[in-house]
Amino acid sequence: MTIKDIAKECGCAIGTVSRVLNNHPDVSDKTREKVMAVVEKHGFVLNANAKQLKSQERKNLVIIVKGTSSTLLNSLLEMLQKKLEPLPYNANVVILDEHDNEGVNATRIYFEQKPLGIIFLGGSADKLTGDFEKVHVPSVLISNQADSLGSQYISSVSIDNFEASFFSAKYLIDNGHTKIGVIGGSMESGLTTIRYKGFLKAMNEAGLDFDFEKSYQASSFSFEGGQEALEKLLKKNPEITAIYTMSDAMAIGACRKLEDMGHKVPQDISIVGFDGLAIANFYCPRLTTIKQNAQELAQEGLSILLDSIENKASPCHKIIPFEFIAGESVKKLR
Amino acid sequence: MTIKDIAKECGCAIGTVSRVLNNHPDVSDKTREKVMAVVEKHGFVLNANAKQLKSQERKNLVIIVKGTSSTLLNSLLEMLQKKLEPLPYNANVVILDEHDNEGVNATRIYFEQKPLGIIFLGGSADKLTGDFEKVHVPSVLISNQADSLGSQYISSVSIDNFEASFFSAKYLIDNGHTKIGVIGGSMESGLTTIRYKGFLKAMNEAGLDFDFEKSYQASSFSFEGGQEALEKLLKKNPEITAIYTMSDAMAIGACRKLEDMGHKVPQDISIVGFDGLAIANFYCPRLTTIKQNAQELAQEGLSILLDSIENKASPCHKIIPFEFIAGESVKKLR
DNA sequence: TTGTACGCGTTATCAG
DNA sequence: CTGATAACGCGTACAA
Repeated sequence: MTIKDIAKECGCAIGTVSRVLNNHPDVSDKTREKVMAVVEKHGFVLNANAKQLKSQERKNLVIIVKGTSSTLLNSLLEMLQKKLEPLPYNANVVILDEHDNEGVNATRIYFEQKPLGIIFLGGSADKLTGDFEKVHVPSVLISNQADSLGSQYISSVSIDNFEASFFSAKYLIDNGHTKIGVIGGSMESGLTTIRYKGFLKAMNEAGLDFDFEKSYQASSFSFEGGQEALEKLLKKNPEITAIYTMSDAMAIGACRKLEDMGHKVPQDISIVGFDGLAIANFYCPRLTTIKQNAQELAQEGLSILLDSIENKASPCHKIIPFEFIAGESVKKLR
Repeated sequence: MTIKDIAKECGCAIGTVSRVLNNHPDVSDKTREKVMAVVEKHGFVLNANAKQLKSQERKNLVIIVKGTSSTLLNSLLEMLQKKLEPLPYNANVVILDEHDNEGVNATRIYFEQKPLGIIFLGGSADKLTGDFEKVHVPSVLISNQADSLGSQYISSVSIDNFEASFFSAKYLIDNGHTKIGVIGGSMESGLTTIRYKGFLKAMNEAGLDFDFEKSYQASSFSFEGGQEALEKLLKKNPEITAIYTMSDAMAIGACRKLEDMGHKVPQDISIVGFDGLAIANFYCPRLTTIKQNAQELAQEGLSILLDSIENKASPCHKIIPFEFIAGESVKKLR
């Protein structure tokens, strides 16, 4: 069933049918009705391939989600799709797991699909080098910073991870904690590095030492990671009274393990998370954490990308405010 | 940059370039190398539209995800994409929120994209009527049953919700509970109905009464839903010693609210969840729940769909085993 | 082994 | 207002 068949059945030319289907004004009402009747009867729709081939107007984006374990990314994804719905763009979603390299995958996907732009949800800037430099379309990294890349194509929107981290660490210190452990990512990750620096600044300002070897434990950003990291951390340094973690998932994994080891949170050990996931507010104890505003991240990320695509705007690195949530997982000492 | 430009640059015909790019054997190694060199140099890829228009071979599927709040769906999505990767199919992912009607949306999407098949993640059979009956391509509902529809096109793969529900309820009863409350979905949902029936069977077999008005509370399948439902339920019926919930998210919402009201889980009130999310095993207390095997659901769902598409197999309604997880959220009475 | 030319389903231009 | 026809980029039969 093609436009040709419709035309034949209507007794008119294909050009006319095309005009009707594309809402061109220069068609008589009579003809328009006749054509529409036949079209509806068959439930006919234009072939998208031929249409795009002709009009040469690719309007597709790609959304690359890195690890769906975090519900922050899910909310982001849902919001993006909602915002995209009324726009003349199609977005293709690709889910990567935590171990996949988003740069490599994005490059492959780019050459397969040739999208007008790429949205990264939860990826990190340091993976967007190498191969990905061959990709010359605008992209935006949502929830992580990418300014350090200095790329001509990559924008980003995120909270100020340094400040948020500083704030969180300072909160622990202000509550009387001095022996603080950290559960974070690997130092190869830019995100981890920047959060770690924010943490360190708070420690330094308070005149506190931090022994990296003894008090830092790297792990994956997951429940399991937090769980394993906690055990190692406590073995290395049994004196800590508080733990700064770089994600709510890690914080929860750590809490669970503490509970299993017979320690109470926050009575015995305090914990702060990061992300502000919904579960943070429903966990027992409620997590003290940094909340990232998904709504705003999605909105800004999309605007930036469309601006780059439509107006060839230069890359932009936007910082949106974070919110500190004082839960129940930190105890005031003394 | 088209195949024509490449041909010109190579000094050969477009047919030759096409053959090289499609791995046809009848090209001399010398020519092949020459062409590949130019192709690589420009990072050239064939225009997907033209290719598909020509070969007329649509190989695209649509995955419709209903509400990403549940991490079960996220794991499913991730696995599906992994399994699809090596196959000659493209899948388009659409995320719906909990209030969208999956049948209506699927119908719209079908006419826009004309996929070869549709995968529903977490939708429910009762929404797949009406408009959706016009959609005459195979589809598969993953994680909910659709046998009752008797559709010629819709398959499903899920656990036996009736049996799982029965098992879970019986576990509460075997632990001495007789005054049991239920937090579930609305009775308009087929899934809720079937789980409720399983629950009732266990009650009846044990000779226990269930007063629907007093002991059932409907809510959304979310943390917030569980929280609100718990409050209402306890107000209606303060005597209950255990609560059967239809999702882990509801269970967690209820736990949190109980804690806030000064009740301990499971010391004061026991709770069972449903789904077996990762968080269930990291919550405090660990949730007693029914685990659905995401890996198997994804695998089976995809096989069934591809079988329907490629071999025109009849719809099939597969039941996979569930796993009961005895957590820490149920107390043995007496 | 390689080149040529037609057609896939559309849209847009140009006559009528 | 409507009809005919040339592209769009590619695959492939057919010819060379």
